[in-house]
Amino acid sequence: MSDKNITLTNAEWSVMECLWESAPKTGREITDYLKAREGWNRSTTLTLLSRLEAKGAVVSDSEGRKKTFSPLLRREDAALHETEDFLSRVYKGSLSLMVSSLTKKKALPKEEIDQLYAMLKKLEEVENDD
Amino acid sequence: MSDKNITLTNAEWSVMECLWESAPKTGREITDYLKAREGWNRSTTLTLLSRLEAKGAVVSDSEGRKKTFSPLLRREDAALHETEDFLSRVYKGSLSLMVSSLTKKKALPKEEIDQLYAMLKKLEEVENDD
DNA sequence: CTTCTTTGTTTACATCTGTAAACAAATTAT
DNA sequence: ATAATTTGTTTACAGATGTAAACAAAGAAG
Repeated sequence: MSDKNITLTNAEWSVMECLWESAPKTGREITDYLKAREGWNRSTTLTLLSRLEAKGAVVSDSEGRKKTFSPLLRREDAALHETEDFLSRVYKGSLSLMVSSLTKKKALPKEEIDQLYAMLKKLEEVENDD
Repeated sequence: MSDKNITLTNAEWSVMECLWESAPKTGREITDYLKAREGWNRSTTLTLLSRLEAKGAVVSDSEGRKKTFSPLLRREDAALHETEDFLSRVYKGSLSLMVSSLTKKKALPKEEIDQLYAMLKKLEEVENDD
């Protein structure tokens, strides 16, 4: 069973975002993309790609004349991993503690609250009628 | 205005948790605490305390014969900082996106959902009748 | 075919993190 | 007052991270 317990650094997230947006991409496309978005030197991006490949988050295909890269790690899996790590460290693993802290700090715009409320309401309904 | 834009590393969070739990504490108390919880060597803890003091997250008082330490950075401020960083990186800054992802992954126990729902319901009510 | 350009691979290097060992100063016990 | 212990300060050091320069191979252009 392939271990998706991969942790991404900040810089690596940027590279992955590029690949999650669409893949496969050539090295050229990726370096251009990150040169634009992050101002990175070509080498920087290529180095990150190697590291990501080494840790199994990316695969490359050298068949054709241009090497291409694709994500192996899915965004949702990376996100879930980060989320668990974050929640446990900062909010003792409790999402509701997180939300209550944010509201106390008034760090949640009304739109977010409304949207969240709507979502949960729907969830509750589903849960209750099965 | 004191800039609370302090980012804590994992190890530093452990030290801060100890101080947030109660303070001031002597070096002895802190090193014992972290020796027990994390298995850290005395030096490790003391080094972390220095780094934390250097970055303004902790103050020490050397008046008496025993040096004591207290948190300067408040837990809520550290948490908020981390939260913003995390949400923007992983969920484009959207809490509701975070929650919807978690539910899709079935990574939220029913209790959490219920609790969150109750909390938001109350919030909505308050917002609506003012 | 030489030369210029693009692409790919190695090596480099400073800073940050986790983790202490060493050494020095102050207390305490004998 | 001496030795043993506790406490405080400096120095160390490997691995992770951000950031790239150097060098080599492959293709394109003249």
